Amino acid sequence: MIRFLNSLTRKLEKFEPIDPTGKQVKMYTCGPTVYSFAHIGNFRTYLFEDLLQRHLEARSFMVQRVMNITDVDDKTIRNSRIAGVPLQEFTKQFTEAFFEDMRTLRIKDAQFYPAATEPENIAQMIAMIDELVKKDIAYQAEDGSVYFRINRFAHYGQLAHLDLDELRPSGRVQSDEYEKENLGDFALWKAWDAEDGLVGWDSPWGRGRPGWHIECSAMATRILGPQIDIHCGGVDNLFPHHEAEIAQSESCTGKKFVRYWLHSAHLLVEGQKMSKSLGNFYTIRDLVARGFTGREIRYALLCVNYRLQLNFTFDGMTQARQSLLRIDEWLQRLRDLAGNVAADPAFAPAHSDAFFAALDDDLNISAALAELFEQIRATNRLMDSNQLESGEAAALLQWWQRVNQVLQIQSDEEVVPPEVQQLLEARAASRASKDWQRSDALRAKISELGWFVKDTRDGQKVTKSIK
RNA sequence: GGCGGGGUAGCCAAGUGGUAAGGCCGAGGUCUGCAAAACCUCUAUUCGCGGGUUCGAUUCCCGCCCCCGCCUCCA
Repeated sequence: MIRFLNSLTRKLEKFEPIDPTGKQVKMYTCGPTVYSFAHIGNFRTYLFEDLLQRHLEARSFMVQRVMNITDVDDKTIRNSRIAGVPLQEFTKQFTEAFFEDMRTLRIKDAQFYPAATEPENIAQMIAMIDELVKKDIAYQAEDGSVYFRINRFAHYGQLAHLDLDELRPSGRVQSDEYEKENLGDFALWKAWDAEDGLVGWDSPWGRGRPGWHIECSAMATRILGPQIDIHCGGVDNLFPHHEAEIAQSESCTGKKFVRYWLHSAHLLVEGQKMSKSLGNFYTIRDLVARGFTGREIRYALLCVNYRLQLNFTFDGMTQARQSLLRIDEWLQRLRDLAGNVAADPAFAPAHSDAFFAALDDDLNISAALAELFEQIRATNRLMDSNQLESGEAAALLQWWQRVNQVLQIQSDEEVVPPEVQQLLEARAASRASKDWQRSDALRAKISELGWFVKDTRDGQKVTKSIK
């Protein structure tokens, strides 16, 4: 039984999709606003969503996932103006960078990546706003923008558990938005102004652009229909973004929009909030430039439960690297032992389902990884005393395939270059004649080429050096 | 002021009314000509503080302290 902590009810709930066959899962994940490179905090959320999708698939669900690309909003417009580049051209580069980073982190592609500015999406947004205006839930204010009347949606505030009457205006509320009937009313359609330049679409309310919240409601309902199973995002989206999505979508369709809301916590960097001014703001590229691989970043960002604040540190990156090496070594031992022998079907590895069972419990990744490492230690012990059969090793490798399908942390295949191979052969020969000096010299040469040799019972083993 | 998350070994971090998973670091050992980023073993009489309930609490209740987040467009 899979259970998730639903932000809406704040309870741990059994997961059951809407689909009558119980197999199809409709999942909507809030994607990036492509105004610059996404940072590790963004990717922490995308990694959590990836783990979620992969685990559901490991449990035989068919996941249909949508991730939107917000390619028009205040920030994209502002930054494209600063760059002196047309909006589309400006957002294109960051959209591409985003997909590159997603691949670096081995995040599985969604089936749909709708962008807000695509004509069919703009059309859907206009249609929804029109519907809301006709129902008198939305209104056009004096500034020309169209706003959602939050008073017309009885459940507004239910997701964030906010009592709107007790809202204390924070510094971020612009009190000069007198055009709105109610301070909490949010924009569905923003009337064009000079700052928008060439950006704008014609609508029944004049030229303008969509508000951020309506983008997600429109794209989610257009692609997945009026009701979806899981909707995720970072906690910061909980209010007002997701609250607004519920209000808009349910006001239009009359149906419950989302069954399970899952929100990931933010991350800190070295104990502090990540910010450019503190100099602790990192993109995936920054970390790659420092010599970390995608899977190391993936592991470091994934190994803490998504609902807990994660403190990203370089010590943590080292811990991730070391933990992965342990797994690599174990796999290599298993492969050496298994050879080409078929997996023993009668062999059921201990902890074989425990890994997945741990993830069933609201993606308890810590407990799941503990099961993996227990497995590693147990089988290493057996291999130390030659008590693991080849067929059993092969069965463990099969188990690992299932585990790795969820974790995606296996090291990339390393192809030993011919020149390194030659040096290894020469070294093997010098070792056979106990010419240790020559052996050590060759080891140094191989090291210069970026490879690390170690001598085991079964001869030399070579791996790519860590940077 | 309101709502929420968290305080478990040097670091990261699970967990349960019955006596503390796992990872990193560290120590010892094994293997090795040496080396190794390898393997094994060990490493919290104790779970922020003070009360209470209980045969027994880290786990339940009450009070307190500290850290963090959100409260109208930041994953």
